[in-house]
Amino acid sequence: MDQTTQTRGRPRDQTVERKIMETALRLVKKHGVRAVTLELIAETSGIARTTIYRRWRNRSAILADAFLTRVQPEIGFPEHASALERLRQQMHLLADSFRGSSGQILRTLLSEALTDAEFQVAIHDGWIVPRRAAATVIIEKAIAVKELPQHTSPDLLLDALYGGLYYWLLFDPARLTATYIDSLFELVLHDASSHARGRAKLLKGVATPNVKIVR
Amino acid sequence: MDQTTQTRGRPRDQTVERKIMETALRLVKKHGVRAVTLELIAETSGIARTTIYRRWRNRSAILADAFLTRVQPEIGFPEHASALERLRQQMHLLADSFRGSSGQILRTLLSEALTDAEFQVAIHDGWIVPRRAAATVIIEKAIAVKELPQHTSPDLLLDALYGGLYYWLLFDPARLTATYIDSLFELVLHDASSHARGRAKLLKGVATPNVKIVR
Amino acid sequence: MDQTTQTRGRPRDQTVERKIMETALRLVKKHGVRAVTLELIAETSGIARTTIYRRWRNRSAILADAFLTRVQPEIGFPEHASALERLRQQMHLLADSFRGSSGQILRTLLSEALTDAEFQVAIHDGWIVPRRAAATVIIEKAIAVKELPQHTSPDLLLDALYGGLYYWLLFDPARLTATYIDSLFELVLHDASSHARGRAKLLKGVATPNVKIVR
Amino acid sequence: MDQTTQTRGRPRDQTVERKIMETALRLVKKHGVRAVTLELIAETSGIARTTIYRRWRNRSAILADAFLTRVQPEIGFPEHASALERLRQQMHLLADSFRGSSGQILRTLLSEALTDAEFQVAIHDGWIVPRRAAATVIIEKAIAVKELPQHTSPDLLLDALYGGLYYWLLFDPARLTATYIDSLFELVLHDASSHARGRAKLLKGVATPNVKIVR
DNA sequence: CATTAATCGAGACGGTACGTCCAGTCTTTAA
DNA sequence: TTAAAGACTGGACGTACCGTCTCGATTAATG
Repeated sequence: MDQTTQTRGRPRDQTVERKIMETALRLVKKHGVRAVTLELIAETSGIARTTIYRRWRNRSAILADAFLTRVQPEIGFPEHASALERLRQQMHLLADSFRGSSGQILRTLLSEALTDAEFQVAIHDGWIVPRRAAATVIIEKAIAVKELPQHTSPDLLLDALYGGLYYWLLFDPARLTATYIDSLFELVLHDASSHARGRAKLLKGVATPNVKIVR
Repeated sequence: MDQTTQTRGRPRDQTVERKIMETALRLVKKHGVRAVTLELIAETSGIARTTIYRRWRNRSAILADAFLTRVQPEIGFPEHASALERLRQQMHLLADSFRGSSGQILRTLLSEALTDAEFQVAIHDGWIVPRRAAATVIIEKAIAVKELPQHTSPDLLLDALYGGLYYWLLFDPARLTATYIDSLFELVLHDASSHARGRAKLLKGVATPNVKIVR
Repeated sequence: MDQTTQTRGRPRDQTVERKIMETALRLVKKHGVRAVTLELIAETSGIARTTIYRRWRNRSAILADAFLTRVQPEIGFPEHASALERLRQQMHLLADSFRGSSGQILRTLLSEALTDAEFQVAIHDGWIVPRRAAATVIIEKAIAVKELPQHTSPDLLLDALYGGLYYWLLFDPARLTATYIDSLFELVLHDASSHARGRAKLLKGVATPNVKIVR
Repeated sequence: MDQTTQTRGRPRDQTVERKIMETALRLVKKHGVRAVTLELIAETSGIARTTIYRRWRNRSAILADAFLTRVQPEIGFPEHASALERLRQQMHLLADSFRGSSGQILRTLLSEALTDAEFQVAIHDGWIVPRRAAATVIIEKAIAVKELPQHTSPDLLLDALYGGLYYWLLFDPARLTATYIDSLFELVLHDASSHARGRAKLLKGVATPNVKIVR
């Protein structure tokens, strides 16, 4: 992977990777994933098909790479005092990207992963695992600071929160509006947060306000 | 659909549809959707390609049809006095099928749908819509009988409940164990059901919080 | 063929044959032979494909029938005092028809005949034989009246005269102009006729009349 | 054509053209042109269909190419002191080939050309034009050396001579015997050759009438 | 007048071949 | 070596006709 060991022969063109990634993403945004054939990428980028194949196994690998190296970094966890709030804001970020061209690409990758075990591992390890890990840390933080009850299972909570996002990524990404995210977040965490609040004994009076507000 | 309208011309061979559907499903189970080409279906079933094209617009249409007419009916909503209990039991049924061969088929169909707009519509209209509709009816019943609070949004609740199932269908169906389903169900409905229980004046003894009762 | 023996059952629609023949010829003139599929004939004429197949073996048979029954009669041997003149005028008629849509059809029929022995017999018997017979009669008449020398072989003469017509029917019918026919006729028959004249003791001295007339 | 211009990229497999041409001709001889589909050629030759399509626009182009590059060269004009004699001997060669397998191929190619405009052009340009050109040169030579009269039209003469060959190629190649060729040659060139002979021996003295006209 | 038998219209069906599109691999020259 | 160019194998697609095969509806002559 790291090309520090310079060998004999013509050195690899360092711009190729960037060109391909950018071309791929641009074409996906313009024409949709289906239309982005490897041949089109090659022709548009001016890079020979052979050169591309020397670096990526196949068409899907290019898209995976493009997605994981270019798109994923954009969707981080914003800073915020409240752990739950960080979670909520990140859900918004994710929903936004699912609605856009990143969602389009991820859909392709999922499509590929669903029928290609090797690819599935790549997606799992490169996409799912790291962000579940990050989210888990945050949730555990929330538990630690009593924003969530002690016995909360981070895994289950993540499924309940994020399951809907993937569900609609599959079937109708347009539904992943900001309003939707807030509502879903509230539905799932209402109890947990009120519980936490209850347990924390701070209680806002009879707590009714939280009933609605949550997050 | 209705045989009564016998028009002119040679009547369609009633066995063709059945043969194609069965062949398609069999091949999908054996080789995965990707490998099931229309040509393979034709050859295996003994039906001429042209005949197939007369009935289905393309390969995707066949697979969608096969799944929706043959697989879906197997996963219904069991009868039960409690609406929530019906929901929970159906989640178990769904999880079971997701873990089995139907899940394998659905995975490959989703794979196709993710990159084929037309197919996606078919899956959406034929799979998602009807079962959301059925589930919605049950949830509304639950609301009506006060098993769920008045202001519950069926759509959101479904997403929180079923999102996780689709999530793991994508990434690791084996995790969809009975225990998992119950836990998820409890996490999401804990509040709602306790609310209901509360409204129901605690009824089931002390009900040991959420633990087993839930549904 | 003759339908005098009326049997039981619905009698054949007498208009079908005419409709098909006319439709076929019209379509050939409009779109060229290649484009005239049986399906197009059926659709255009409003006659069911089945009905057509009941009467003709295949697409070629229709065109052959159309040609032999409709086109051929138009190309007869005009009346004229001089036998050779009849021959010449008929060559003009034939050249004209070769340049037009009849030529188009005949080309198709020849195309078919070249690869279908049965069809070749049909064309031979239905087209070649009768017109060689007719021409032979005329030539023999010409010989009898000394317009042609005694030892003239009708067969060879026909080949020399008509060979060029079929040659250009194959490769470029447009070249079959009236001028061309006259030139060819003159080339081939000049000697024969002058011979005849010589034999007839008129000798060429005078001869000038024949120069134009004969050919 | 010229190998010198070696460009980038994998060079074309030089054996492909040969393989295809040979396969095509062999199949034509065996099964007739109609049965020789591109798919059959591909399968038999072991060359991929796509490769074939890279070099020839369609099936017809292959067959035309095969005939013109492989068959035609076999039928040249033999050397001889007399131009007319060369012509006569070549007619014999052509008649012989028409009676044999080349004639069979040409028949089927003509069949194709008759219903395929593109093919017709190929046959015309590749077969008719060059051999008419060659024959014309010979005829002009004959005129120059006074074997033929000054005003002879090569085109007309060719039609009268060769028309019959194509006529019988179409309808009954077996009739193209050596005797037939000689008779036809004599019929058409009787005057001309006697003219030539006259010059050489008796001179035309008597024969004057023909002097002008001849063919 | 009902029966009978062939024709007609309509369309399903099996089948062949077409020409196109991509994928992924292989083989050259040039840098 | 790598890059560029492009030839090659191969699989599948969807289309166009072909000629065959059921059907129901129609239409006389027959009984």
